[in-house]
Amino acid sequence: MSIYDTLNEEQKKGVFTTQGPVLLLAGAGSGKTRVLTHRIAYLIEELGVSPWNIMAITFTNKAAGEMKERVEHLVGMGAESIWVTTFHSTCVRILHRYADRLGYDNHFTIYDTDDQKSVMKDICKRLQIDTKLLKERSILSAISSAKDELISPKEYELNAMGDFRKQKIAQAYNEYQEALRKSNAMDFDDLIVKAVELLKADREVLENYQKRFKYIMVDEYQDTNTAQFELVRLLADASHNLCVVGDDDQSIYKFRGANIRNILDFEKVYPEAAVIRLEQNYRSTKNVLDAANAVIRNNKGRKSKTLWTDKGSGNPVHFRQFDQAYEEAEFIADDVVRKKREGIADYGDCAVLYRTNAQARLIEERFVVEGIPYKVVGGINFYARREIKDLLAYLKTIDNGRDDLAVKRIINVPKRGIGAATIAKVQNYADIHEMSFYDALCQVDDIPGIGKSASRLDAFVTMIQSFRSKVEYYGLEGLIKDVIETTGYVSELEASDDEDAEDRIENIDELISKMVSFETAHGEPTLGEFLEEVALVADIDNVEAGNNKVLLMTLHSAKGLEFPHIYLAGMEDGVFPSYMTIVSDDPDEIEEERRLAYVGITRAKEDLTLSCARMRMIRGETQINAVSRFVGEIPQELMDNRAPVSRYRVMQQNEEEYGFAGKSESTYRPVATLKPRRTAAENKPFIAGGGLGSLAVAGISKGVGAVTGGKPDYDVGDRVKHVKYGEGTVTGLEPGPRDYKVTVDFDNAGQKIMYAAFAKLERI
DNA sequence: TAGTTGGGTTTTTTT
DNA sequence: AACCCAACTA
Repeated sequence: MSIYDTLNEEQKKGVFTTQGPVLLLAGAGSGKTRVLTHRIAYLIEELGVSPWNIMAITFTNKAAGEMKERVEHLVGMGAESIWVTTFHSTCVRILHRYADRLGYDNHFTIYDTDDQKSVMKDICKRLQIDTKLLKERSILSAISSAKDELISPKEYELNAMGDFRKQKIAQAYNEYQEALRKSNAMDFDDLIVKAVELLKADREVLENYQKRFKYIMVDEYQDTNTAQFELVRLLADASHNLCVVGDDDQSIYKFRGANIRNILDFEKVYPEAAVIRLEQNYRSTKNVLDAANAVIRNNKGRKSKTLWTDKGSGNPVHFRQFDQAYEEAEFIADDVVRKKREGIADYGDCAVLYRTNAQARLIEERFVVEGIPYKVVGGINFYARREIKDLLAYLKTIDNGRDDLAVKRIINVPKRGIGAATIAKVQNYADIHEMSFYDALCQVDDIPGIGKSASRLDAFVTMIQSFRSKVEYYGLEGLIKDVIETTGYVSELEASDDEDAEDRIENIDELISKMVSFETAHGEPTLGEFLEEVALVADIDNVEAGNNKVLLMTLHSAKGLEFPHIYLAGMEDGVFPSYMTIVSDDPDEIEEERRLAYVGITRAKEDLTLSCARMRMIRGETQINAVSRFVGEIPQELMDNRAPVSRYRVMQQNEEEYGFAGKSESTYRPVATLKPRRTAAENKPFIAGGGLGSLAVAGISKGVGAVTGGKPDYDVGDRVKHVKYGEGTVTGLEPGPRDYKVTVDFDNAGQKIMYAAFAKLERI
């Protein structure tokens, strides 16, 4: 019995078709990772291909790590020399060796979004761009899109003829690249662009890599952009042994430049390509799968396919609508608790998915109250947090002083009395003498007008030099601890009244342990190696399985994962699909949202729960939203709750009247928008013509005023009454970060800790 | 120079 | 609601 016997016919085809281009259209849950890993095993064990000649590219480090692990499991020895990485790390590795051929130092730094913004701000000032009219962010996103399409500043300028806005952007683009080069830095997009540039410009390098990578596999191919495709095409140009795996229905990164044509036109670029379809789903129950199919069927412009399963129907898809978003959160938390209690599911079997990161908060708060172990994935990247970026800036400065941005970030953090005026003088001196900011600092005495600040700058330089002299012998752990100690970073946090101080210190501890484990994993790594690794980690990379927590994350982050129990929260038109895609005149946008819905639904193995709220606070104003159209696209017979769905149907019939959907999408507006803190009476006229009538009004009276946290009118020792838990005695009351945390010993329900605003306790 | 306050802005998703 | 920035004050 061989390891390939367990594969189905189509999967086998995918494994055994090793020569020439292969397009593997793999539906959700169809076992594409199995095919890829077995394919690698087959290449090595049966065809005698050296692991050294195999490359597999994924999108996240997590996916890469898992693939590597599974291959190792299959083939044992030799698997470690397979190049399994992300696009970005691949490029970093290439550029690390050859960036000098493009006029960069091989030890370049990688700029994150924050860094990009600082650079752009500077440029806008210099070019006198009015950032009220043309924001840094939009310039950067235009540049990013250009890079995704491999458009150079020159080409961009040519295309900008006659368009003032574009001309400004072209100017900024040009300056931006110049600034990055001066700082020896690349942004995320540059990593790909520069790698492509290098391979195109340098035959020797290209042939070198073509010789090495004789078999190339690309996972999540539907999310590649033009630049990434070009990279792969170049590498595979000699062997043509390129196997791409993807699912056009799961293409959800158009905003990041993903070019769906890469997958739809693969056969045009490679007419000899073998096309293999994996349509049997091994993940979900029939009900879940049917729901997914029913939703995605509404998209045009897809490679038509229908997933099937031989599993049973399983549970119906659950759907619940609530008045308020916090009630939705309550429901999800209660349902998780119920499943845990009844032995249906453990915490780690559940995941809550939502459209936007901001939605995590309400759910998180509720989970805290109920004591459910959870982990929020995403939001602000760990390495983008202020305290972490500060400390990393120290490390970067110690590693090499060429990163001006890093030096400036920490020169006065913690406060050393070095202000903006002083920094400007140093920068000016650096500009005149064409040296880095740090080098200028080293020559303080020559800088005119620096005055009393000189001694402070001197002290800073001395401190950095002293770190540098010690870095050799005390390693990463010793270094970071010394930095924290010497700068007093943590002690300053401890002393501060910043309410996040505790979190920040926790994050710093986390950073220390990350450095320690990096050190143990890599022998004696250099500081540079650590900083490089850190620049490319995504939040999802740090999610380890097995600690039995409910995961909370965006639908985007959930791609590629699966859970027995999935909650899709915030299923509301205007939230998901998002408001922007509804009002857009580009119909492709709503299709991308639908693909996102498809991704969400297909994450569920056994049980799928959809939920939404009639009212929800978005950016400080309460919005009333209809049930998501995607819910309406799921056939009723697959669901357990028909009432709200019928309301959706009514709305569909009257959609012109309400300004929803259909051709007149650009006239969309939420059913009503409420200013906070109005009374129900005040709101009545506001929504009278809105469409939901009494429903919405009923909700408002319940919602307003409930979420404001002042000191409650009860205290420790008082008897109180809760809507659900009945009567009890208050045993604790303490002010929390946003609201009073109240502990109540209920006569029947036992002890509960809750936020006062949510608990709605009544004194008796 | 540092800390505070008030005003303006916010497209959702991320390597 | 949350964040960022500019202007103002000590």
